Amino acid sequence: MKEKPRSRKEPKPRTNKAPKPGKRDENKERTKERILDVAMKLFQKHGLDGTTTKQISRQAGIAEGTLFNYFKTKEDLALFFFQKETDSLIEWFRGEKDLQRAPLAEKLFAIIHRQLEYLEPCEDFIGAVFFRSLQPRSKLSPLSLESQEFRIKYLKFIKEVLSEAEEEKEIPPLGDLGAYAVGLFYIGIVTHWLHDPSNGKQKTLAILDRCLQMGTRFVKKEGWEW
Amino acid sequence: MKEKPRSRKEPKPRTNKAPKPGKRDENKERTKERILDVAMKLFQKHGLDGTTTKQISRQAGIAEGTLFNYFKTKEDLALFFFQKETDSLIEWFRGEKDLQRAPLAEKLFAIIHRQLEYLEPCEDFIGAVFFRSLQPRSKLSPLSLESQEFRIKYLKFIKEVLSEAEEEKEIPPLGDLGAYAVGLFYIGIVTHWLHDPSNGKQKTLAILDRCLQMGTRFVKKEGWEW
DNA sequence: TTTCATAAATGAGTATGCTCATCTTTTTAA
DNA sequence: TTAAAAAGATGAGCATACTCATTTATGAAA
Repeated sequence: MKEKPRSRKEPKPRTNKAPKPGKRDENKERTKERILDVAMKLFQKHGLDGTTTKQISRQAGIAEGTLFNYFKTKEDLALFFFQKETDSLIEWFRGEKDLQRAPLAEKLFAIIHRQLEYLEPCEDFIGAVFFRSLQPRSKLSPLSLESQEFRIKYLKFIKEVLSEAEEEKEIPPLGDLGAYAVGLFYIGIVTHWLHDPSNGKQKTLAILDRCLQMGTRFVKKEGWEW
Repeated sequence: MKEKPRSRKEPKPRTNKAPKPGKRDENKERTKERILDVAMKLFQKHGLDGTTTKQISRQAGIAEGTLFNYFKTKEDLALFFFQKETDSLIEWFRGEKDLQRAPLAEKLFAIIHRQLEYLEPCEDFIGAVFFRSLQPRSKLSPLSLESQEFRIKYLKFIKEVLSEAEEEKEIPPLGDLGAYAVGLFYIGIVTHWLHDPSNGKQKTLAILDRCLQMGTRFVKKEGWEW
């Protein structure tokens, strides 16, 4: 039908869109979403160790090897939920103009609170991977760079938030240690949250609030130079 | 064809070796020590993931399966170093009569300091397992009971130390949460310690001291009832 | 269209942690 | 001393996370 006797080469016929979305990328996107859906369901039901990559790939309708084209390891797959959350968290925070003007403790409360809400559906399997993602690797542990990047991204974000407070003289300069401390504190809070039987996890929220108030007040008064 | 290989007992004349009740236990003891020696060396050299159970058993001169008669999992094997330390820690503390009379912050400092010293040779592989041992299991994670017991033993010990301080009205009653908080704080300190490049890890020790002072002072003043 | 390069999917293969039925050694009972 | 029982050691075998050489699908060029 459409004979295109272009003996020469120079025309760009496909001029619909600059970077054609393409069936390929579309499929990839769909496949990735399917994997994540299936994985989330299986992890919730059987836990991380109780779910095999074979199960995931079968239910997602792909070959076993394909799974590893999308996620380097099973752990990375589980961590991807948090990867995604970190991205959306940062975006969300940047949009909350009111929050930007609030005191530091309030900012951190909002940030951590939002994260806890996000983690709720993962509550049952999070413990198995989440902590590892925010903890130091030992020199010899060949853990994926992915989780390292995730960790660094989150800590950088926290550091930014703290830096703003530092610039406005709300707190004295803390350096990297500040973000580090918040990260550790976050781990503690999640730990408490996982165990918290109180309605709506109110108790964890109360502790969160109290600790942040106390922490910022203390740092303001005494600084970090010991 | 599967024949009954040999009836019950091949005449295995009692080699007059004194059947001293203990040969078996003696061997077991030696084997266990050998496994631990070899494992420690290999873990230090190649890390936890870089060391296979096959390597360990070969170098320890036992069959691969035998290893699992001694340690339920490779992780348990790595954790055993801390298991041992917890026992000796408790014993040591009970012997330090002077310490018993010191303020709470000093007790905790001594305890944690001693643990850090013990951990030093494990520094390179500790990160890979240690944290998991003190963290909450998710409901579905079928982790060995061993590490649970280890965790509980340590937390019970800490709770005892706190209870003494409570009884003497040094601090208000904290309940289980107190030990829990100390456990988390310990994780934070070990994290910092692993990263600390300062000579002799002085910086970590300084932070440890400062945080304990501040923490106990705060608890004394404000209690834990929010 | 046909051709071809490249991206993606595939599944047999590999390494390894761990299990278990069986064999061996030690202890106990007579 | 001997037989039976109990405890321990063994290694073939299993399950599973992950690899990789090969096949298939896609999109661009001609």
